[in-house]
Amino acid sequence: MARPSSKIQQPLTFEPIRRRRAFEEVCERIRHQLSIRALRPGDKLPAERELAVQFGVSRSALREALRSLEIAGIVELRKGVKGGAFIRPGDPTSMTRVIQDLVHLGAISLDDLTEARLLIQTGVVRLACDRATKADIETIGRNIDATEEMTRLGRHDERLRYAMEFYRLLALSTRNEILTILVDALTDILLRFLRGIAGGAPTPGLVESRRRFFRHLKAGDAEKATQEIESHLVKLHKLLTQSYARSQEGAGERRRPRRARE
Amino acid sequence: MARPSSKIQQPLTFEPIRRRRAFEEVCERIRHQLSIRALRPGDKLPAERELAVQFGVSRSALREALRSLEIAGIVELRKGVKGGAFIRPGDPTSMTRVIQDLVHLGAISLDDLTEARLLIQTGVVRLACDRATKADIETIGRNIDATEEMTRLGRHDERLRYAMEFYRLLALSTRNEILTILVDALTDILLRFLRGIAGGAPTPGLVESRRRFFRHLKAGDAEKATQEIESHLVKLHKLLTQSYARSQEGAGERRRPRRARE
DNA sequence: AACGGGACATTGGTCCTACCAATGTAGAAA
DNA sequence: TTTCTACATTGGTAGGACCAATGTCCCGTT
Repeated sequence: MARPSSKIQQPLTFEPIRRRRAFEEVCERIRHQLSIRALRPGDKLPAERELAVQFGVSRSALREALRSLEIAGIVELRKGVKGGAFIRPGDPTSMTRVIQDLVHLGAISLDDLTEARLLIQTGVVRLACDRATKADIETIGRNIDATEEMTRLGRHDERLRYAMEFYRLLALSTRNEILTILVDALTDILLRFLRGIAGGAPTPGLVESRRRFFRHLKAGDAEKATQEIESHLVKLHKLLTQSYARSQEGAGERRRPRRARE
Repeated sequence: MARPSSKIQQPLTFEPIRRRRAFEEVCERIRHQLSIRALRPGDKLPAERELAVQFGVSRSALREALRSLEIAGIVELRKGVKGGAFIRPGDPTSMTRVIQDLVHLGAISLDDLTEARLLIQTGVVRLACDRATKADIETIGRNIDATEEMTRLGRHDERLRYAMEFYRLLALSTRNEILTILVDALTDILLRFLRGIAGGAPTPGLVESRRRFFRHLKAGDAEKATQEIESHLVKLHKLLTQSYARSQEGAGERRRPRRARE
């Protein structure tokens, strides 16, 4: 986003002449077709060799363009006759990848991540209390049962999976795709942290908290439900940052001493 | 994320043998180096021709890998001697691109987007009220002044820029990078919508709302500040969906009749 | 000595050709 | 009719060649 920042009167400036690379041009054209709905999910683009001719670029350049679009989650490439580049119906995993990369690049701290997750998740609970259908609530109930079962059996990894699925189910019952995708991404990254750091930490009191939450959800009491989730997440956050700090001991920098942007 | 859904006992399943393509392998190796902090922002990778030799792949395959990483915002490619692939310090624009793509693919509706933005933005305000420094507040004050000035002068595009910058400043004062990036992305996309649809719609009462908000922010009254922002955003949302519906009249599908995932 | 300009090496960007690997299909064989 | 094989199509990889941008070094001029 362009930033006017402090100056009110912007002097006349010239954008740098940036020669667009061939593959960028190709990407842009295809994205444009998407934005005007001339291309839609499920559509198939011509074969590489022909597309290259149409765009007037080499096959290598065209392939780099397709590769970019594939990474962006826009197209899917299939081999063989009847293969080709197909427009995908929106790929939530690209969101996960982006956030994951930001974490690895050190642009986002674990603290920031859990704080953002707390913020979004409490909002989601509030919405879910309004919108969850009977079926949604039943599914969540079964999920809690399964979590309890796995806890009892000591199957830590499956228990973790169900515990994470819980947040996804909540997000789904908001009927908001972007919230679902965000919650999925943040939860997924947290899951990796948990697997990497805590091993199979039991998170004491999880099932009890879920049961309390479930009662509030059924009663449609958004306030209490949110409270319950919030206190659980805060507790989890503390456990997580403790063991993370222990595992990183002096390996990285301290909290938020990061560069200004650009 | 793997989904256990209803079955408790997962039968033994075999993951499909998926031959990893050469460029995927390369990407993964480099990402791995990032995750263990062996590569850090600012570092420079060897030249393409040499990297290709090191990885034992052709230059084409290696270029596709670098292209992927470039699109993901991980590396930046520079030409000439002293050029090469440099690790970037986290690129917030890739988040914007992902969400933008999801919108274009029809995976996210405008409604979902503004609802998510409302949710996140109100949370941000709450945090900002706690954490904004004197300097933050002054900057926001100047931003509101500038917005008023541009409104008075009738410079609609600059007015819009300042009005959007406002949300960014709020996010910045939370000192949370991921929230800042999210707010930026959502705001940016909304800005495009506004430019495309409403042209230079004046959004009546904006400056007055901002002034009221500013008083609450200075007083540290998170509740009233959130209320003020929320009511403004709801109003904006209504304006937006109205003109969007008018502009799309029968062009697309109705609200949320979308496919199940995968 | 200071400055300016041009040759040069390095590196990404593009093009081309060839071949491999996967995949679905049509036609031959049982 | 069914089954299997050969084949055509399409993405994936390899390797070589040349272009374009970019910084550096050296030479000549001032």
